[in-house]
Amino acid sequence: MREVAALAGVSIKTVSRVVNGEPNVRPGLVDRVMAAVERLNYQHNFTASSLRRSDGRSATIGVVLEDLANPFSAALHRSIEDVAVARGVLVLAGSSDEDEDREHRLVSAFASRRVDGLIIQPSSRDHSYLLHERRAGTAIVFVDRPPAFLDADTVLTDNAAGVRRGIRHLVMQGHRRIGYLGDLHTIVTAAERHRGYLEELAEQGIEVDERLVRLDLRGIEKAEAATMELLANPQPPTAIFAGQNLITIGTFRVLRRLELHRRVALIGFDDILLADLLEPGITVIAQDPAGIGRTAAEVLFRRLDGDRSPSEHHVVLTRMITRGSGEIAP
Amino acid sequence: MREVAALAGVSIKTVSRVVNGEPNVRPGLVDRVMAAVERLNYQHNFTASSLRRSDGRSATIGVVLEDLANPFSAALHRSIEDVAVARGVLVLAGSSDEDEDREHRLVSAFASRRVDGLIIQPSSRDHSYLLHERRAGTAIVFVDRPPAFLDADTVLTDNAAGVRRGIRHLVMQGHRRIGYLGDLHTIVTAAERHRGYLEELAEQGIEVDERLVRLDLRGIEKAEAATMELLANPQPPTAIFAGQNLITIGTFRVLRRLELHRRVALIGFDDILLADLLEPGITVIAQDPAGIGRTAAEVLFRRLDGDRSPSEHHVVLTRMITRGSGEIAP
DNA sequence: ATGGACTCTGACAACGTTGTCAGAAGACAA
DNA sequence: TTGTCTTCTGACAACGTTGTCAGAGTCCAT
Repeated sequence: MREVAALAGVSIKTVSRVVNGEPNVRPGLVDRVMAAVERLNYQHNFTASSLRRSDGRSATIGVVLEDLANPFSAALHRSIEDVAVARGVLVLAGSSDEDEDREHRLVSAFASRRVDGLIIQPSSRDHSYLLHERRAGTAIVFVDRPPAFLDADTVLTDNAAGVRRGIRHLVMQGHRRIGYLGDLHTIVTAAERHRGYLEELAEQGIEVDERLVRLDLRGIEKAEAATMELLANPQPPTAIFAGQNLITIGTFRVLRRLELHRRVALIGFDDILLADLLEPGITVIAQDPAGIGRTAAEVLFRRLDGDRSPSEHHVVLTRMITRGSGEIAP
Repeated sequence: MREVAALAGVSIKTVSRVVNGEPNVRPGLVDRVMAAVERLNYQHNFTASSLRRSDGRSATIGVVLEDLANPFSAALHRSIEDVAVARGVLVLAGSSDEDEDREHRLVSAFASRRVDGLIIQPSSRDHSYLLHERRAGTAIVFVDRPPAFLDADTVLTDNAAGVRRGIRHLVMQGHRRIGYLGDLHTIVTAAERHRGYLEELAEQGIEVDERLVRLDLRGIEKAEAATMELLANPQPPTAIFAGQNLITIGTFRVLRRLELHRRVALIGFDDILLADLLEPGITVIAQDPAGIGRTAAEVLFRRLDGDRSPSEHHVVLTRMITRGSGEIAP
């Protein structure tokens, strides 16, 4: 900037004015400065600028997701990015891998780079550590799962309602023996989905058969094994609700291997790419990750724009997509 | 930091020393400073620090990918992240959407935040604009596609060789009429894949029938239409090579709709989640996005560590995964 | 010519940190 | 005691930028 000023024959303050498009600079000077900027390939240093500026904004936000490589996180990330770039804001992102420590380390690294806001898909069990960041002026929005011991904006999927919709669908086809396969019960969303299963069965007057329920399944293989167990039952289920992506895949694999994929109904939570090309197509309760991301980013930026109203709690609806597997009669 | 110094009864320089773990501070003082840091919830300001430090490193890199939401980009991103966090470096990422302008804007936004390095999956046709960044000391690595008018490190897939492997596989089953569906020819990788198709046919002594080739297909629908055209031919192909992800999906959809999915062979470039659950499973030439990302990040950090040797050009191999659709005889 | 209003410009300090360097304090030998 | 060496500490300037404010210049009406 000093060099640009020297070349243009003005003070660095005037260069600053031109670079920031401030008014009250004689047109002739603007041109001279621009030319000097061009000649010297001057690149404005945004970090030094934000250090000095009164608002102190870094025009950067931090995003902590479970795993940037999984489709749900990736879609969330992308929709956040879209809202952010439209405002000239960049996105720092990291994967927590469902690990409290990694989440803490990421947040801390973001904080020391003075991000303006954080969007977090939480893994940890206590978010009071974020109080300091918030007191420092960082806006915080939680997605997919609620925070614990901290009042903050949230954007969640209505997990229980989604599952209930699916179970009701199965009951309407005449199913009474409906199995349930769930993810780690420590994950709030998994617990919520299981709750939806129990509530809807109760509502429909169907007693829960614990032999048809398996929880804490992590990954495709665990899901396959659990499916085998369910089917080995003397009175096997006529329908299965898979409480998560990979579980749906594991279940479908086993059903196909046993040639039961046209006899046992299956509904999965969360959509799967290509689910429509399978035979039968897999009926799912689809979440809307892009909608969650967009909403979260919009709330975040509203906070950054000065909105101080009480915490907002948004619920993004699920959608049932019928493709065949959920429409198999008992 | 000033407050911490006051509370601990030392100068801010000593606080700086403690925070940075520099030697030659009396243990008693270290404890006092630490206690003050704790009490005041002091958060080290990394940007101010990097502004002043002699190396000027921001411990941040920028990544430009085609679309963070697509599985290939997402896997790349994640593996870059893994290498980066291991070194305490954060990742800024953005989607170019195959648009030159967006690529430029992202790079410029990264540059003004003084990232240490850039990993770019290029969309534009001329990368000489990056010379300035490089002269400023930014390390640059290109992934998936080579840069134009700029000498830089690259990590690419051997697209032509991958396609040739697939075509050879089809020929070995006895196919002679092999169709080809390709993506936008302006994308270097798409052109390379098409070249592989032509070269292998030539090598096998098979003449190219232009009626069996469709290029510039973008998206599932275009691919479906093109597949229909190929099959409507008086002498339709007995096998089809799909030059990209979405094209494979579109082709498979049409084959199934026409009940030809067990009669016409299909090989796709790039793996597809769940391809093994389809009937038949889809044979693919799989890329290794995680390998590309890891390699690119490693090269980048080697440059940041001072490696000034000539540009490296890495080729990450493809792998053929046979699942049934590519093993259908004519 | 004078005064007032307005426009434009630059000197200076400051943002939060670290590099440099001088010098205080302590340890030890003569 | 003195001198020398080592260890530790802080004052100060600087990184690249912008906020503040004083003042120079211009225009117009009196």
